[in-house]
Amino acid sequence: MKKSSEEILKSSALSLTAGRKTILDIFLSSPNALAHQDIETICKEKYDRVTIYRTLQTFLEKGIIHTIPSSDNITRYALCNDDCIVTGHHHDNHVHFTCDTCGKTICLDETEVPSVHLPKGFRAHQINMIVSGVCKSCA
Amino acid sequence: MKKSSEEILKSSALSLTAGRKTILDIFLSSPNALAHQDIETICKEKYDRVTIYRTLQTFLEKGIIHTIPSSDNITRYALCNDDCIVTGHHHDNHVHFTCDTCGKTICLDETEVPSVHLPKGFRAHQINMIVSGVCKSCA
DNA sequence: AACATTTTGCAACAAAGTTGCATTCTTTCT
DNA sequence: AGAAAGAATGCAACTTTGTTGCAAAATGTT
Ligand SMILES: [Mn+2]
Ligand SMILES: [Mn+2]
Ligand SMILES: [Zn+2]
Ligand SMILES: [Zn+2]
Repeated sequence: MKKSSEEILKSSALSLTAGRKTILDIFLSSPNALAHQDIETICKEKYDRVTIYRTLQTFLEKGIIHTIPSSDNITRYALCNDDCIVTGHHHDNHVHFTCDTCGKTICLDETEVPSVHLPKGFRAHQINMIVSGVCKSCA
Repeated sequence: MKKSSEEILKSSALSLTAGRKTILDIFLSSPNALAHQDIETICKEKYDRVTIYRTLQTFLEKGIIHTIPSSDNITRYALCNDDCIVTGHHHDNHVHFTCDTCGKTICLDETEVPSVHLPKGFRAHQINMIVSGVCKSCA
């Protein structure tokens, strides 16, 4: 069963404010990752740009959302799984997909990042894999 | 044998200007990937910010450099291999590494990106893998 | 309800990136 | 070598993105 925004905020020890709830609900109902700009477009009438920046930052720190690396200089965010930050740092271990056709970026929650053998001397701490191509909807 | 900046510019059908040569030489002599800001710091006295932006854009289009995805909103660039753009689009198929200690990002040219099995309906066109951890020099 | 603590909005600012245009530099052609 | 055409550069102005300080408002706790 999916947690509600109130439940998530409460379990992260965050005070329940209208802005946080709104932004979190946007994530909960979005099938794809969102950039700051996307959120601003949806609720710039109701909340200040600065509040959105700060809310995203807070969610990141609490392990509610994670960032997705990209080549285009746009940070995109998506919800973490429940147990994401239990150990103190993020461990979203799934592949991300960016569709060249519709432009959307999504978490492939079921697709684990494959391991890789690094040259001698390198120690991996986190591995990100971003696949681009054509998504299911655009196929 | 490594190509000189003049040779690279010539084989990309770009006119040989002092700015392009300087910036390309910076890449040729750098062991790690460079952000716009890094280049600006090195040669802001000699070349305008705008020129640096345009030069990087040109190099990208010609397949001389490629971008490296990141989570921090900073586009980093590194030299492509010789045969990178022969087919019309980039195919840098190597892993990238970002060191949490020294902050440098490098191409692991010898380390191929492992393949991954995507959910039904998704078609991969390009795969990026970015590993973070501790690099050889910082181990 | 009153208090202490957080969060928010606003304003001002800083940094990053883009665009148009006049000038300068490259390359080509004679 | 010199002229002409085309391309690259610098500058100014602007837009977009992100940050900071502070006063006002909202929240949670007693
Ligand atoms: Mn994800
Ligand atoms: Mn590379
Ligand atoms: Zn798509
Ligand atoms: Zn290092």
